[in-house]
Amino acid sequence: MAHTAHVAPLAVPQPYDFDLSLDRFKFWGVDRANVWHDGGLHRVVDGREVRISPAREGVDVDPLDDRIEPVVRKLLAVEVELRPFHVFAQSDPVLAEAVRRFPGYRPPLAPDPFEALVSSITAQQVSLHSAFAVRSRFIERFGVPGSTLAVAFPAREAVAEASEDDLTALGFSRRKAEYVLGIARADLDFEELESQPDDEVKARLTALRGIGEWSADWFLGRYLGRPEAWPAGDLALRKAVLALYPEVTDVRAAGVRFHPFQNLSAHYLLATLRYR
DNA sequence: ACCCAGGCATTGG
DNA sequence: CCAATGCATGGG
Repeated sequence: MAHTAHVAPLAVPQPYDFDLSLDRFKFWGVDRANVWHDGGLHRVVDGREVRISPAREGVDVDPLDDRIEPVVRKLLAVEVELRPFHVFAQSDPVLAEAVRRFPGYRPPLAPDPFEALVSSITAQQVSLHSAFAVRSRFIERFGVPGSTLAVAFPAREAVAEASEDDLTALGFSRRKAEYVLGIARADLDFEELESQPDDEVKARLTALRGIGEWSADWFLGRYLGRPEAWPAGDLALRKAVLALYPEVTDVRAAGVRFHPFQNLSAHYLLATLRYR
């Protein structure tokens, strides 16, 4: 029974708004590694293309086995506890309104650390529309296609063999091509970051060329799911905080008011701005 | 044609 | 420590 692979339900704590939670994969364009199609999300997991679609008490996953399940649980952030955050949010009028509007919003996580870092690099300085376009070309060039729509995000090893020219041909700047190759070839075990405190993870990541504080903060928030990640340098988050809290002048310092839920607060504030 | 967009490293004060 | 600069693409 352990490895049967066909469509099966996966429970997600309710309420869960599937469309809203995964809006990140369709809002700014097509992400070839996380393809939104016909009301569901397609992604290659463990070499197989998986379709995740909304169901009664969570999602249906097709196929589902115990290699796929932990990845999908991570992707959907099933383990993240929203209830304590929603209680906390009642003490802040802006957050209270956000959780009222978006009660089933469970921001997804990146299942793969290399994907998280490369995605950040593609998004540095440029619009997310532009970032999605470049990233999708990168995925198509170096990834492994699934059975129909999705392509497995490129493995570090495959990218390590590439040249700078291979990457600039996809729209990476010369500098970003350098960054991506450097990270693909870096002597850094992402697995062991799991056990390090936030500050140590940031120190190790920012030691890599191309990973600054912004990228490291999003790695903490969107890959490791650290509750206190606060990407204060993020342009959209800065706009959201300054618009929603008129008395705030220092966005970084304002993070303390959201302690210990900075990460979820950031996502809910961004959603508020996105659907303003 | 021009400007901006969910940064970063480098250079020069 | 802080200011100025170049970067490649996509959308307005």
